[in-house]
Amino acid sequence: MTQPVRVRFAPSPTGYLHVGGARSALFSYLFAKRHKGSFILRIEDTDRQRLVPDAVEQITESLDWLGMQADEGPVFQSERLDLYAEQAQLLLKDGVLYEDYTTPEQLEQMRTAAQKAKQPFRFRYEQAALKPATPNQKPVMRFRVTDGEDVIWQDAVWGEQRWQRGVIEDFVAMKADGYPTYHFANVVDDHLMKISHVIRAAEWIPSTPKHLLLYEAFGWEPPVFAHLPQVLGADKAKLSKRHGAKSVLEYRDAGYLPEALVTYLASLGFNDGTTQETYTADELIITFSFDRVQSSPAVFDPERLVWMNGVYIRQLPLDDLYQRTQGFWPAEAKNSKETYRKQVLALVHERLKFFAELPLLTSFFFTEPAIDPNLFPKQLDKDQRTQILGATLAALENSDFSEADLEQRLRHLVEKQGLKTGVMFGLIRVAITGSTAAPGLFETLHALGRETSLRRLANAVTLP
RNA sequence: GGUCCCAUCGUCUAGCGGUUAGGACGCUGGAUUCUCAUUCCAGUAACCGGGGUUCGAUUCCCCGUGGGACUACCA
Repeated sequence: MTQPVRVRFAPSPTGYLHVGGARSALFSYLFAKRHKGSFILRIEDTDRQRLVPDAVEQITESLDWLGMQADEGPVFQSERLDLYAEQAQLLLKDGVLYEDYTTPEQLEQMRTAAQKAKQPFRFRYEQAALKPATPNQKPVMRFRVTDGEDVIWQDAVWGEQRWQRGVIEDFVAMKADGYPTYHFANVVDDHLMKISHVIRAAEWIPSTPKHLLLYEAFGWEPPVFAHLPQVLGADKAKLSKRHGAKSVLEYRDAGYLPEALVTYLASLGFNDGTTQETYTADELIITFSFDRVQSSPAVFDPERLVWMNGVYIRQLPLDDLYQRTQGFWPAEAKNSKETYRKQVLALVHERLKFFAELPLLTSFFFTEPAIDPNLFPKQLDKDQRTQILGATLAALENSDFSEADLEQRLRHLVEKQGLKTGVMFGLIRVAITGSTAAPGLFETLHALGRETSLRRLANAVTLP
């Protein structure tokens, strides 16, 4: 009888959720769903100094947006303090934990001394201060590491890991303020919450032996550990907030699709062995396995994400796309009809990489564009422009402004004028859009409509 | 300094002893075309180095080199 799969994502609420953290959450989520297990959110808020007020909301908002709702939680460690204290007392009684009154200043001195002597610093029971230095001093509780066999575990991603006990220091389990350290709270909670697989970033590998020692001392069966490869920045250093790693919410606000971010994140350190590039969430769940998770780190490449987002946008039916673009339209679009906005959206659909580009791509559909005469085709001088624009005006006077009719009239005019299509259409394009890059000319004129189109053409005649 | 990890195109990756080392992003060129974009085609570019093991190493082992993580009363 195998235990049900229960995994947790356990961020500390010290700020927003960045893409590296989201990748960890994603792999936990995929594994849980793959095995019909539970995905649990636990907030590791045992560091009161680094707490950030809105962090928990930001994290849950990010997870929700990505489609990774927790089955349980959030569970707050700060609300389980008595639990840790209780377990600590047990180990204290057994002599596994001991009280140490060494002050931070003394600790600092010991470290610098060791560094000077080029010796590794590992705190040992022998160095502990067993009595308070001042009457009111509160001790920390340290784990007493004793001699014994190597600490070994089978990592689901990295294979067998082996550590000598001698290199593990007497780490702090309970801080002087009565809060547990990460290591202690983590182990106690993972056990109490019946976590089956601990899935976390590779930076935790060096502290796993400490956790294993704790499981051993408690007489608890440790969970399976699966460490995930690092996500690196362009400079190859670990992605971090300090490094300017973007938050998940920033991508949302820039108009990225969650399914694109998810698929991209999944590709960082995981692949299913095929050449498939895009996946639905269900496909990722079905295909996910630690057997195909890398141990080598991956650099986060924003350009590939942009490409992938474009792919997902193009796959979206127009109505769906329209719903998703709410909030991204230029301010001037407010007064326009929904059918018109959809018509415009259809014209820029395949040009859109992320929604924040929408105003840039579409503002001329809603407001008069500023026209820079330098953008007009250089082949034409002022007189020629005036003449051609005038002829265009006359040619479109009686058009019904259907795309077909516009095309017929304009192509006919090109021929009559003896011009190159690109030159004449380029002239008209700048006149009505203010840009040299825009959707197709007939579609644009059709969408803009007779009145606006003719007005803009007429205005362009007066330009220097 | 100590402990540990990692190593295929610039980037994400396939490869699990014998391949013209494959795909994707990016970049370049071309086709389509009224511009841009899309789409399609082509090109560019990689096994970190040195020893082994083997008939044969990108692949297995060792040593270098490079990069990284950890080394807190932070997580």
